Amino acid sequence: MTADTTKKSYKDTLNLPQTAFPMEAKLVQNEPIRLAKWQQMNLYQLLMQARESSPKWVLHDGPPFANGDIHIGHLINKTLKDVVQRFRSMEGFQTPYVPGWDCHGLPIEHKIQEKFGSKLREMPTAHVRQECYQYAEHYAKVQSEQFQRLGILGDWAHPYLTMAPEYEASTLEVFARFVENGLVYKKLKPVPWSISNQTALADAELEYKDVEDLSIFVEFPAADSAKVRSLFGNAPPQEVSFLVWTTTPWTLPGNLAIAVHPEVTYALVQYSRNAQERLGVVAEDLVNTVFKSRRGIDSFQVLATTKGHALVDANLEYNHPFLDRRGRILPALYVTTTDGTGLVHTAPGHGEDDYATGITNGLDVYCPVLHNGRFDDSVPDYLRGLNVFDANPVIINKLRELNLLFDETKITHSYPHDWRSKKPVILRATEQWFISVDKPFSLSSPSPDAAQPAEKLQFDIPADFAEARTATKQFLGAVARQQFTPDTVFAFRLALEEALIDAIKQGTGLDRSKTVHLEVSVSQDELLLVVAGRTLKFDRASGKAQSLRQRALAAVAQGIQMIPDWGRARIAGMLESRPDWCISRQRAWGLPIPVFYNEQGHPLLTPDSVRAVAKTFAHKGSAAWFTDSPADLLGDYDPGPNFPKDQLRKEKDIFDVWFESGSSWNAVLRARPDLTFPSEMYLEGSDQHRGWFQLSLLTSLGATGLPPFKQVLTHGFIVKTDGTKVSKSDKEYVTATQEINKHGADLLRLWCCSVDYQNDIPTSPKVIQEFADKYRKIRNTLRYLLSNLYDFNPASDSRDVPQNSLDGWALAELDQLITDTTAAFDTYQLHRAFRLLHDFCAVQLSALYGNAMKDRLYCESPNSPHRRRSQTVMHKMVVALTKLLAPMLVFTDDEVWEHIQHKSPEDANLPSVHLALLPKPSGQSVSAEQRHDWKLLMDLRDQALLQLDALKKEKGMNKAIEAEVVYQVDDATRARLEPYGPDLEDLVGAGSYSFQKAQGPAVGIKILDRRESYKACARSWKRRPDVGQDPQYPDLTARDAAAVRAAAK
RNA sequence: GGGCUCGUAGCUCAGUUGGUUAGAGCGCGUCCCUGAUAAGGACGAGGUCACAAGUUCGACUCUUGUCGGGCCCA
Repeated sequence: MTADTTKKSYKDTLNLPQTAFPMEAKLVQNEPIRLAKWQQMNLYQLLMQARESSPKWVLHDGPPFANGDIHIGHLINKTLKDVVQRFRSMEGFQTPYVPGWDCHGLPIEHKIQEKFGSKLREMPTAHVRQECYQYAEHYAKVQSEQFQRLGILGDWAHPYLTMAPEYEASTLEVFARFVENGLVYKKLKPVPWSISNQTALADAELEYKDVEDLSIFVEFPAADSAKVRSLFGNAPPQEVSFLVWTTTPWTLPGNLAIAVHPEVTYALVQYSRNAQERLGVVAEDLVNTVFKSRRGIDSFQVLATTKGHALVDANLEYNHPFLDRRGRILPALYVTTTDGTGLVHTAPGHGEDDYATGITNGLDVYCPVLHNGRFDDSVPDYLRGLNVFDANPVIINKLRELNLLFDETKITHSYPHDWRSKKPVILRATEQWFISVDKPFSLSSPSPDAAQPAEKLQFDIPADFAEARTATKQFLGAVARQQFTPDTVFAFRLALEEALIDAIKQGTGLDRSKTVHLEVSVSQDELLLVVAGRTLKFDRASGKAQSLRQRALAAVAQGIQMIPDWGRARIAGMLESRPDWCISRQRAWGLPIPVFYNEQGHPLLTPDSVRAVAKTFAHKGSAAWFTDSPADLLGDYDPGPNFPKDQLRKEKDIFDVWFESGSSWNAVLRARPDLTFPSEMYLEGSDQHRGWFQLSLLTSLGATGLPPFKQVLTHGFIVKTDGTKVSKSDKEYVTATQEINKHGADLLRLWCCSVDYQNDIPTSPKVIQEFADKYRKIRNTLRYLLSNLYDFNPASDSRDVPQNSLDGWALAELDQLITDTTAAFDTYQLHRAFRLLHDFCAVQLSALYGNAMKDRLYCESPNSPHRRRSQTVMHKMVVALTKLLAPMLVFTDDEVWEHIQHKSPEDANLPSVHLALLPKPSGQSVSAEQRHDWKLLMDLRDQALLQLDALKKEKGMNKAIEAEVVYQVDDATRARLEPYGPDLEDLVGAGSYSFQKAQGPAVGIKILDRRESYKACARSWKRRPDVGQDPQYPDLTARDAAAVRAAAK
């Protein structure tokens, strides 16, 4: 038993790791406690105050829909935002963050419809809206709590809600600017229409069902058959028809054109129908489909062919089959030859494509169908007043009568139905409000400001690059208000930005001493930019009238950084092809379009009328629209004699919700003094290229001439592990709130940071579950560092760390980590930052450095130079790692922070790691020679470990500590390795090491089994020749004996 | 059907201007340690770089096409 007690007594003399930092995180249990603590200390406010005098870096939150619990998509989005902002904050920026919610819109209205069912019809609009309001308010609260649970830092006490009165007023201000710039107009457009409910429907309210419908082929007689024949070449002198196919005969009265594809080949077919010889035009590819085995067709034969554009170029016309009207042959790219005849019946009042073709070619948006689904008086009396579906047989009979019905069959196809009434819907042109994207406009200059701009600024680039950016920005801000239109300033700004970048490219070329001189100045009528002796002038005319589309494309092409960069092409493509923006919706839950009509039906819509309503909404909310009179809504505003206030009627339409959320830059960025306009960044899923990004850009450019953001970052979508999209019914569906409650927020945050968010993000509960290992590795590594610092105070115990030591290597690795991780964060490559940090913990720190340092940390005297040196390194490591990980692991790192004793003066008084600044690399340069030595050290380790492994298998020598590692090196190498001393044995965990002269230039390793030759030290377990030499402690090495003796004193 | 985009080991990611046997971490397997211990260490097995043509002396890397996935439209 004496052996045991001896052993035990030696164990007591070791400096074994100690820490109160628990190995088990218990995130689910502990995170809420920490959250409460942050709330109590008001971490967000503390952080804002701490960065009060710092430059701002504002990420503007895109508002999620206030509907239901958060899902993984929200989790990714908000986490990315939070990590990015925390990084910028730790860089030294002030990062105010105001979260928001999109509150208006159809999904919420539907929820309320579901709740009240048929009762809803009797409820006044104001009441329905009240219900919607409460619903949105409720879920904004629910989501707020869920986001906060994730550790998202922000001004949760003052979020923005698109349904808040001040927000609504602000949206109307943006609208007023559009009215002012002459971009708002009203016109007819076909929308899905429910006859049973007599209302327009949104796409989301359509239910597609397979139904059997009529399918008819109609002969449209050419107006000038001879002309058509001559286009095709030689043909018998017969009348020619254009063959057209439709499944909705009732839309034929609205027919104004026939569309053909310019590139499709059309055939002139001679055929005999019911024994009558005829000529018809169809797409060549469809000749057989149309004629072969067709009822009543006795024979058919292609006479000639020609391209669609020939038909178009000839300006052909036809006679409407049963109306006294001529229609035109027009080109359209959506025409296909997969079904029908390749000639498409076009009724601009009854179809999206038809409408587009009509608009492009100057046709009327003619719609003879009333809101009750019956024909109006513009049609022949046999159709007048008839329900469109009842009109089908009438029209078919008429065609048969006129001998223009080529064929009539049935077809089963998918057709949209009203999801409430389950009745088929029709497309019907109705009056809608639009914003023109192609009308050129000039921005009116905002009111002058008293601030006098500096007259001239000069810079040498690249030295003054940062200064130049800031100073010119302020300068331009002052100038813009002073005397130039935003357009001119914008044009100038683009040129300046280009010049700055050119300049820095030149300056940082091979010749770093080369600088480019840049001058910015203002005269009475001109802005001047002088770059390298070249002068660019911008006068008032420089900001020429441009359309929204042009402005947006210019901004996307030049001013805005897109991450990833392909977003530029994507959003540009969308901008190029987008039609005018239809901003009206026929719903209840939204912001009313503030238009009034007089008794003649003329609309009252002026910038000031809109602003008058905005004023009312600002304190009463848009609910006032449904309760107050036009006179009350307009307040002091005098609409003039044509619009007597007591005779005005209110518009029933509301805004497209995108107009509201797209105006958040005004309602939030410009309205709140703690934020900036434009913002630094918008960060959302890539679906928002079409949505929020684009529409925010349009509203902002239309109202101010400036884009609302400098950078746009997009992320991909959650998919299943097989790469396909997820739906809630999937087995693999990951419920965000459930996962948080199972694993804790930090784990999910870490997972978010580990994936390349630019692509699709495969997700399953298993993927997240498996991620716990990575979290534990990081946590344990930090814990190991903490546990070895229990008796260390850098102020008094720090030691110099020579480069030619393993400690020196570790510090250099840490420097590299700080540099690389910072760069990764800076370029928003979070997954790269994560991997750098994780791999550093796993490899450099855990497997290599931490493992190697055990012997000296545990066995040396507490105050021994080697031990203190290692602790010096470890202290730096734990501080740096904690800071670098802080944007991701917000809870864990704050906990670690509390366990770091004796922080540096700049960190000492910070109550949370989240107030800290990023660590900086030591700045110590490392020579190539030094790197070579470290590389050699690691190579030697690899070789030694392989041999140890072999020895283990051959001779059962399981512990490296039983071995001596012999380095067979030449004299020069030996000289370089000498300073590494104990590192050479500790890196492989050997008991001892020695040098042996190599037989040649080669560097070799030999492992000696010392189980027989040396005794093992009872304290350090090392087998060494000096065990037994100390008379007082015969079972110890000299080193251990000395340590025990010192401790005993 | 169109625009943009992705497809490298079981998983998450690297692969620089095309150039020797395609890398890492995790996971997995085998083993070790029991003084980081519901920890730690070592070794090892995993990939025809979606597929097919083409350019080239040479392609994961360039071109074209095919297949499959995603977002947004039609």
